[in-house]
This record gives sequence, C-alpha cells and structure tokens, in this order.
Amino acid sequence: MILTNTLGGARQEFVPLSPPFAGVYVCGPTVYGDSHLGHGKSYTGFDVLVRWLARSGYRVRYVQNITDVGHLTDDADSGEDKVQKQAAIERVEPMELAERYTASYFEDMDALGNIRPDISPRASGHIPEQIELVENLLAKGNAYEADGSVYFSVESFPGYGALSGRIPADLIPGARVEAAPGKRDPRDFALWKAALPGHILKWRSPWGAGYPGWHLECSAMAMRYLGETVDIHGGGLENVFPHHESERAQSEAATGRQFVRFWLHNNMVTVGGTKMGKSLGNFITLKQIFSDYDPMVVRLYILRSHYRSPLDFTPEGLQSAKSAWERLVELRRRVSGSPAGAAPGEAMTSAAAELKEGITRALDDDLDTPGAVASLFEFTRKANSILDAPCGDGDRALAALALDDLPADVLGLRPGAPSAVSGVDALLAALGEAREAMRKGRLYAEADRMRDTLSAAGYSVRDQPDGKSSIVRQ
RNA sequence: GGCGGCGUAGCCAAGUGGUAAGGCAGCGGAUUGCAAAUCCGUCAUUCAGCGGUUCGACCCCGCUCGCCGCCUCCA
Repeated sequence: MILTNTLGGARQEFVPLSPPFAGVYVCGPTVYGDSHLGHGKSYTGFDVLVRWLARSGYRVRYVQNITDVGHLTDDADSGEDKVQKQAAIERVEPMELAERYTASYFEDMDALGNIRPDISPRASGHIPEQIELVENLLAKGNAYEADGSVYFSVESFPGYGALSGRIPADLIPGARVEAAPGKRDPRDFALWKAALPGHILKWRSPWGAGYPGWHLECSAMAMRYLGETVDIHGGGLENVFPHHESERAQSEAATGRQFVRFWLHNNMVTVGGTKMGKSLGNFITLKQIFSDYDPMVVRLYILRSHYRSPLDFTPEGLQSAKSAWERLVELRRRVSGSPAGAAPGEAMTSAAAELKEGITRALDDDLDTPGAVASLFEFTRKANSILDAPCGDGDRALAALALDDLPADVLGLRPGAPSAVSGVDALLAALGEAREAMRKGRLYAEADRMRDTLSAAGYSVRDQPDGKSSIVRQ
C-alpha cells in the first residue's frame, strides 16, 4: 500500500513499526459547534484508510482525539477560549457545551457511515499526561518557564521545519508573530499557558493554574495510546504548520525517537475556490446537508474526489452524486433476497473479480477513492447489463455479495435497509399487485393515476418486463 | 515577503513517460400502453499558455498566466 508521506513529500510503501500492528492517530474536532462538510471529508477519508488497513490484514488501533479545551481564538494573551466563549453564548457550562457537540459530531459521523475510533480521548481528561510531557521537556532543556507559562524553545530542536519545509530562519520576516511577553524567541510556542482571571477551563500545575498549549494534547494522547512512535498521523492540510510541526518537535525532543512514520494530510473543502472554515462563515453543516440528502450521497460525493485534492462544494455536484448513488441503490435492490447456492455465470464472475481488483488496485495506490468508485460504476453497468438478460439466482447472489464486500465494507457505501417501518414492505407489494392487475385489465388511466399519487408521496413505480410492478421508495 | 498546492470535456473528477478511467448533464437508439428503471451508441485528435528534453509528454525541465492553502484557532 502506497501512501504520500508529508514528511519528505514522497510516495512510500506503508510499513508499520511492528507488523501486524498499525497505530493511527487523527486530529479530531474542537467541539464548539456542529460539524461541517470539511470535517465530513477529512474523517471519511481517514475512515477508508482505517478500513483498508484492517482489510489488508493489519491490526489497527485508531485514535482520534476530541478537543474540549478550547485554546485561544487568537495568538495574543487576551484571546478567549473558543469553548468558553461559545459556552457563554449558549449559557451552559464549558464541559456541557463540549459534551453537546461531541454527541453531535458522532451523530454526523455515524450517519456518514464512519466507523468510530477505537479510542476517542478527551484533551481535558489527559491533563496529567500533558503536564508530565512539559516537565520532561523542561528537564531536557527544550523548554523554559516564564510567568507561569512554559514555552518550547524552537532553537533547541534542530529538526524544526523538516515536516512543513519551513526553514526556521524564514519564520520571522513577514509573518505576524506576536511578541508575547516572556517568549525568548518569537518562534517559540506555548506548551502551557498561565490562566488569566476569568478563564474557566484551567487546571493546577507546577507552574500555577493554567491550561495546555495548542499542540500538546495530540502529542500526549498519541504517545499514551500508540507508543512513542506512531505509524500514521493524519489531519487537515492546514495543520501541517504550525500544529504538526510543533507536535513533532515537542514529541521527538521529549523521547529522542521518531514520533510519526507517516504523516498524511487531506485537502480542504472549498466554496467558490475559498476554503470552507468555521471562522470564515462560509461553511455548510452536515446536518443542513442531511436534511436534503441521504448521508450516503454525501459520502459518495466526498469519495469521488481524492483525499489530497481540494473538493469544491457546489449544489450541482451534490445533485450529481445523488443521481449516481441512486443507481447503486437500484442495483443493490435488484439483487436483494436472492437465494444463495446457485452457480453464477461466467460474465458475472468476471465482473465481480474485476470490481475487486479495481478497488484493490486503487486503494493500494495512495487511497485513490475516485478510482475505486470508477470501478464500482463499471461494475454497476456490467451487472445491470447481465441482469437485463435472462439470468439465474447465482448471478444475482454473486452481484449482491460483490457489492456487500469491498464497496460496502471498505468504501462504506451501503444502501440503507429497504424499509424501517414494519408493514410498509407488505403494503408496497400489495400496491404493486394492484397496479399489475389494472395494467392487465388495460385500465391505464387508473394505473397512471395511482402512479402519480405514489410519486407525489415519494415512491416510484417500476414496471417489469414480466408484467409485475414494484413500488420503491425514491 | 517565505513555504506549498492546483489548472484535464458543459459540470465534477482519475491518470503522472507509451498514446485521455468514472460520474452527472446532453443527444440518438433499444425496451415500455405511456413512463420510470436499465442497456447500447455518442460526447476532450486533446490535458491553462509558450518553449525545451525524449523515438514518444497530460505526465519530466524552464518560463508565463490564472486560482488556492499555510505562515493566527481551524478537518
């Protein structure tokens, strides 16, 4: 399996430190609002990574943090904690707010079909680990204390900049660097910040009441659950610098070992070419999209672009994904309930084999989900073609099996249950029989009126070559 | 100013040295009582532009134009 490693920038064969174990750490959300499409793209991409690693035989441990310590809205000491700020607006406790949006986040991810991480550690629950890391860095001389805050000394870590390609000397000119009081060097970053009066989210530490710096939680939690060297660390492209660069520096300075073997970064969702982001106000939440589109449509929409490419959001694109998704649903419906046991024909056997090969080849090549989706639609066309001709249960059963294998298990594209409400299926079957009887009696006006009524109620009529009619949910 | 990325049909989007996947939309046809669904055919002599390397380039190199990200919390 080839992956593009941000560290070095090259495509490399993925090899974990201790096969068959593979540790994956992905930067999770800061829970102070509903998730938007950008979160959906990022976590769906990593979901396919984790599923594919597992399918490839690795024993994966997937850790994704929940950031419930808000950090600051800006770099100055006067900046507010994002969680605390939103909690004040919603008039709830900060932790109440975090809990609310953590639940909202999981709800959206579940809808998208993303498998839950094996561990979802909360930053607020790992303060002792973070303090320990700071103490370690102080002892090693990579950090220093100033007025109750502790800063990491960038100068003390020669490898700083290797991940993002930034040369430390370049970091000063041009960039807006706050001359925070106490910092010896503007490039230094906070490991621990002293809490100013009014700051609610704070903890006792050897340096007084305060809270952890921006990058510390990921280092502490990744190393706690995945060891000092993590196989894969993923996140959004915008986190390469300074977040991951700093994370890498403080972790490697503390342990003296390589922190991450493979850094993976996914690209942004854009709107009209501009990044979709919380602070820009141009975001669309997943819940908003789900009110108009099946979450699986959104998943397909996301997987049709590569994780390292930007995805420009348009309503037309989503609509096109919807049409495509309905073809998949229709095919799966056609082959459902086929008795197993009968032998499939040669054509379906080879189509199923090509599907498997196509998806495998695509995912092994740096998680080329658009390529995998292309294979899936080639299969859709071939399978429909075979099913249009007289064929046996063996063909139908094999097509169902093929769709339920890699497309559903690895890409996560799984049509929902036909009907959640009991009795509806029987009702639809009865209506289908009624239409069949009308058409046989040449009562076309009545039959068409029934079709119009059902259509208005959200159901489609499918007349089959054998004269039977089926009614399906649109 | 520094670092990085992108520009492929009407729209979306793979390919990254051997002669342009796939989806949506459109058009023609098969099928149908009419539809829907499905299938078949069609849809880029060309990959932002200009040079160069090569037997051969969308793919490598150079330049130009356009767009974007990061350098401040952000998936």
